Amino acid sequence: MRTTETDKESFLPLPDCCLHQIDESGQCFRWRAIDENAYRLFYRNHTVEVVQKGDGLLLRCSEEEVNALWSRYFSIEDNYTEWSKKLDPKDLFLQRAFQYGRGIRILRQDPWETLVTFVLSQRKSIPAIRQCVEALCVCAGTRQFIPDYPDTCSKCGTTGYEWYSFPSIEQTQQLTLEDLRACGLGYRADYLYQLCRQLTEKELMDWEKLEDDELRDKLLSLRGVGIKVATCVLLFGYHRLNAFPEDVWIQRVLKEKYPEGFPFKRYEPYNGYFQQLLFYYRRSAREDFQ
DNA sequence: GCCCAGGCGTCCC
DNA sequence: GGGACGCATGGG
Repeated sequence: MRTTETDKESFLPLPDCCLHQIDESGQCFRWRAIDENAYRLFYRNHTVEVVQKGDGLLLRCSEEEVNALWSRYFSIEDNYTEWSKKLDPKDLFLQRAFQYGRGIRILRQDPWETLVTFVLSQRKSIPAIRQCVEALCVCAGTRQFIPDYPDTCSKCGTTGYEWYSFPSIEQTQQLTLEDLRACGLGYRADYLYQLCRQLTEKELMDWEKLEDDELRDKLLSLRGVGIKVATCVLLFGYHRLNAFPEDVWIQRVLKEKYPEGFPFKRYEPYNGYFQQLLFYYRRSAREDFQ
């Protein structure tokens, strides 16, 4: 019998990590749910199926790939249990937000993909973001194919899994304004058209070395990037865990629950994680929250 | 038809 | 520096 991708399995111990909550937390827009406990993830030209299993994750790939790639993606060294000890026992709202979303982790996503997806995110709902990001991948990304995939395509009858990587800067530059508009980007098509001409992969990598403030200013100089998008890229693309994006949901939370101001000082240098808890709780619970 | 979505660029003061 | 306004598109 031939060895296929799905024959290999590697366990990644990661307590308090919930794939479903991360998928719903609005930091990544390309995960594909297989069922409630299993997702297909994508990073550059790699993909893997991940299953929620006991006190960790079961990844359908080799140990080597987990160590070289996915353990960094999940940033396994981050100790959320330790950080949660900072929680103010008198802050009942944040306590509830933590209980509600304690499976959330901040991923280390690709900076370019994070930058683009958050430029496209403005004035869009999360499902709409997913839709246009997927269209962009199919339009300009590299076609990938996993042979011997267990599912059979209902349309063509072939076995295998087809997907498209997120387009690189160079691939994005190949697109015309009309191509971009056809992906459903709306007025953001012009932002991306200009944005992909302002940058190189090397610059994005070099920016890893910058301090938070310097990096934020670099991002703010880009087309279509304001303070909210820049802060999301800091947090989700460069893993700057103190970055605290303020979108409409967080503005509601701050107004409703922290009229005297959020205690940023207390939660340094992990304000971004606590922001994510507030966002997920407020958005998921909608009007039902207490 | 309406309102809203992980906002930003531009104009104006 | 801050406030008002327009912006494309999809979903509820």
